[in-house]
Amino acid sequence: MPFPRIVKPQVARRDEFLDVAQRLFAAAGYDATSVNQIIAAVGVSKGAFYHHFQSKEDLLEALACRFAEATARATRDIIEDPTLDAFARLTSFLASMRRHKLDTAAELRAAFEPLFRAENLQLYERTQRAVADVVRPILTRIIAEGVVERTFDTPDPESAAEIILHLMGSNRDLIMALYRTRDRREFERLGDRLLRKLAYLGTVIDRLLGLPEGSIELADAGALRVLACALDGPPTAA
Amino acid sequence: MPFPRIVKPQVARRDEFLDVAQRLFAAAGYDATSVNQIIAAVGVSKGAFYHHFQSKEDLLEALACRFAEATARATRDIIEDPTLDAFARLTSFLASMRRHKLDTAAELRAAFEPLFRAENLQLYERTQRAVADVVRPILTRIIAEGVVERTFDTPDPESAAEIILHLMGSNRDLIMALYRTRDRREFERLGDRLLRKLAYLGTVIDRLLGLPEGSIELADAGALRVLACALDGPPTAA
DNA sequence: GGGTTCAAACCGACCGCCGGTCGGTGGAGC
DNA sequence: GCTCCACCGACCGGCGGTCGGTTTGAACCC
Repeated sequence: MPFPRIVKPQVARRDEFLDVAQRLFAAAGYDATSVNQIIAAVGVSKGAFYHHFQSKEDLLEALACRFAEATARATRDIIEDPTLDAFARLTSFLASMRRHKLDTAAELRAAFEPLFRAENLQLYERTQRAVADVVRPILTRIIAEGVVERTFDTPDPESAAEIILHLMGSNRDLIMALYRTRDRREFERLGDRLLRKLAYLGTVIDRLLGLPEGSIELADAGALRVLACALDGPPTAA
Repeated sequence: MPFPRIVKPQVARRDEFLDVAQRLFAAAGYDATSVNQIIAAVGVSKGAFYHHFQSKEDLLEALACRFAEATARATRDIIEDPTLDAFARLTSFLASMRRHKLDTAAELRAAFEPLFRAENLQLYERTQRAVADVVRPILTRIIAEGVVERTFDTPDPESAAEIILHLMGSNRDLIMALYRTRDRREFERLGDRLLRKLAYLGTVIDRLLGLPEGSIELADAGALRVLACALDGPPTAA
C-alpha cells in the first residue's frame, strides 16, 4: 500500500478542495479542468471528492458562494455605518466592490486575466450571479434610503440597483480584449475606450439616479491601477 | 450494409446539421447534447459531422453566426431608409430587434423558454455576442447621426451603443425566473417587476441619450405579448 | 490504559459515454 | 473508368460519476 490515508476534518478538507479548484479553474477554465486533476492536486482519491461534493458542478457552485460571501462581508459594514448618508454609502459601496475585486488576489494580472478568458464563462457567470444575489438587496436598500432622504430621485430602487449591478459587468468584454491584445497601438486604443466608457457609465448612473452630472466617478484610482498594471504587462511580455 | 449512403451538397447538409443542432441544443442545452445525438437525428455518421465542422464548439459558433446574420439582415434596412431621422431609426431599430427575437420561432414559449434555461448559458452568451458584434456598429452609426442632427446628446456614441445593447440583455434573469416559476402569485409579482423594469429601462435610455423623458417606450406590445403568452403557459401547465 | 464500537472519511477499480480520429469506400460528374 | 469529395464506423483516451470496501479517530465502557 503505497499511500497512507490522511484524514482531515470536514471543513479543512472542503476548503482545500475549493482552494485547489479555484487555482486550477482560473488557470485552465472550468470545463478543461478534470476532477482527476483536482484530486491529484489535493492528493486524495475520487471517493474523497465525491464524499465532499455531489458533483463537479456542485463544487463550482460552492466556489461561487464562497466568493459571494467574501464580497458581501466586505461591503456589508458600509450599509451599517449610521454616520453616512445615502450618497456616501453608494459611492463607498461602489468603491468597495471594485476594491474587493482587486484585492482578492495580490497579483492583479494573475487574478484578472484568467477570469476574463473565454473558456471561463461559466466560472465568471456563476460567480457574478452569486455576488449579485447577495449584493442586490444591500444596494436596493441604499438607494431606497437615498430616495427617502431626497438624495436620489428614481421611481424604482430595485430596478435601479439591478441595472447598476448589470452595468458594472458591462466592461468585461473590453477588459478581456485589453488583456488579450498583443499590439501596442490597439492596446492603447482599447485602454482609452475603457476610460471613456467608465466616465460615461458614471454619468449614466448619475442620470438614472437623478443625481447632478459628475457625482459618480468610476474612472478612479482603482481603474487606473488596472490599466497601469496591464500596461506593464501584456504588450511587452510573452 | 444496412444503410445506403445519401450524399447531399455542402450547404444543404451543413444547414441540416445547424437546424438539428439548434433544436437539440434548445431542448437540452449545449453541454447535454452529444455529437452522437446530433448525427443520429440527422441520420449520418460521425465522419460526416467532422467533415463539415472542426469540432462541436465550431458548430456552436456557426449557429451563433447564422442567428447574428439573420438579426443583422432584419435590422440593416432600417438604417438605410433615408426618409427617417435618427430618433425614428432608433425606435424602429429597437422594435425590430425585439420583433426579430420574437419572430424567430412561431411558438413563443418554445422559442424562449429553452434559451433561458440555466444550462444554455453558453448557447445564449455565444449568440448574444455574435449579434452584438454585428449590431453594435449599426446602432453606433444611428446614434452618431442623431448627435449630428442634435436629436441625441451624448459625448460618446460608441459607449452609448454598447451600454444600450448591454441593457437589452439585463432582463434575462427576470424572464428566466418568470418562465420557471410555478407559483401564480410569484409569477404575477415577477411579471409586474418586468414591466416596471422595462419602463425604467426606457427612461434610462432616454437619459443616457439626452432625450426628453418618455421618448423611448420598451414596455410595448411585444413585451406584453411575451407576458400574455407566458401567462397562458406555465402556472397552469405541468 | 486497553478493548470495543460506529460513523465519518477515504479508497480505487470500474462503468457508460463523451468528443474526436482515421483509414477506408460509395457514387456523382467528368 | 477515373477522380475526388462526401461520407462511413470502429476505435481511442479520458471524462464525470458510482460503489462496495477499508481505514481512522473519537466516544464509551471496564
